[in-house]
Amino acid sequence: MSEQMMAEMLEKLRESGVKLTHQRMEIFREIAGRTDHPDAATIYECVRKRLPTVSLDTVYRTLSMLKEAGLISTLGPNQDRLRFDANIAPHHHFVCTKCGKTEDFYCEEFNALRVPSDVLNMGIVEHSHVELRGICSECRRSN
Amino acid sequence: MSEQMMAEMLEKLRESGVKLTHQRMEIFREIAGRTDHPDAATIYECVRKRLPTVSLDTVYRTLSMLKEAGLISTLGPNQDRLRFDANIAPHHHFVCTKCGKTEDFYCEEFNALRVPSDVLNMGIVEHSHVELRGICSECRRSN
DNA sequence: TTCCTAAATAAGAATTGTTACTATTTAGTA
DNA sequence: TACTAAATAGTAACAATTCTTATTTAGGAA
Ligand SMILES: [Mn+2]
Ligand SMILES: [Mn+2]
Ligand SMILES: [Zn+2]
Ligand SMILES: [Zn+2]
Repeated sequence: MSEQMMAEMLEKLRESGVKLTHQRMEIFREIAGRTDHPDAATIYECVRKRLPTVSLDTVYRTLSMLKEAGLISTLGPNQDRLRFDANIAPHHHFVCTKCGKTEDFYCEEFNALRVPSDVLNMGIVEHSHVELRGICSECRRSN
Repeated sequence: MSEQMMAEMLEKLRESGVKLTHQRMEIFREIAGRTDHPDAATIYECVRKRLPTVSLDTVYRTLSMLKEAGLISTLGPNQDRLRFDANIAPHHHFVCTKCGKTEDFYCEEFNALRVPSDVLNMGIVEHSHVELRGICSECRRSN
């Protein structure tokens, strides 16, 4: 984790007018220092080593606040509940970030994207899936 | 939902040696007949209209079994718990379908993919995110 | 067809991930 | 140093999913 990330965090949090508690510093320091996309429980266990009385609730609240402030993001479309797809043909998704609507689309080009060389070292790529995120027509109208 | 999908389902389930219960038929019929990526509770409510005593547990078990058999899939990486990402630079992910490991990679080309015309009618695309799925080096070694 | 048995089910309890409540503490300010 | 709104710790509540167990049923055998 770079000093620059920490500085940017302090800056953004000051902007949004929230208090700079040491719980928040340590939680951000933890997640900013790793590249493995951890879950809340993992962050909690690690931060607890330095801040033994921190509560799991604070970890959740802080992560949610950091996301709101645009300092971190979450994997997947939304977090809500597991959603199923009976379309087993190769296809891709347009996802509305407002309402969560997920529509299928087909694109030969996206089915076989050129795999960047960095990724070749990570493992064997079997499928590529593109998620185009934006605002659906319906949400845009009702705005 | 086409008769062909139903036939393929019956075929695959026979292959995997499970019983062809009418709960399973109705649950598959329901999900195969829609394109909106529903969650388990939605499937449950709809199937219940035709099969009033079906249990939510059966819906979960059946969806999980159908996924195992390769007849359906789920959205997102593995929605067991929410995972966080402190990397706010535009980037993409290599995801191991075996262990769930998710690694960042960068690719200018993927940041601005040509949006297919079908998608233009769905809404305004703001970001594109590519998920390359496969087996990570570590999982491949330990196999 | 009838019978048998392992597999599947319904109902409800348990578990797990996440959020809410509330008394106490603290950051930021004066 | 003292004040106050915001944040926290601890715990309870909640919601999604999975487990337990008694009962039912699909598929095969007689
Ligand atoms: Mn789909
Ligand atoms: Mn990432
Ligand atoms: Zn929308
Ligand atoms: Zn792996």
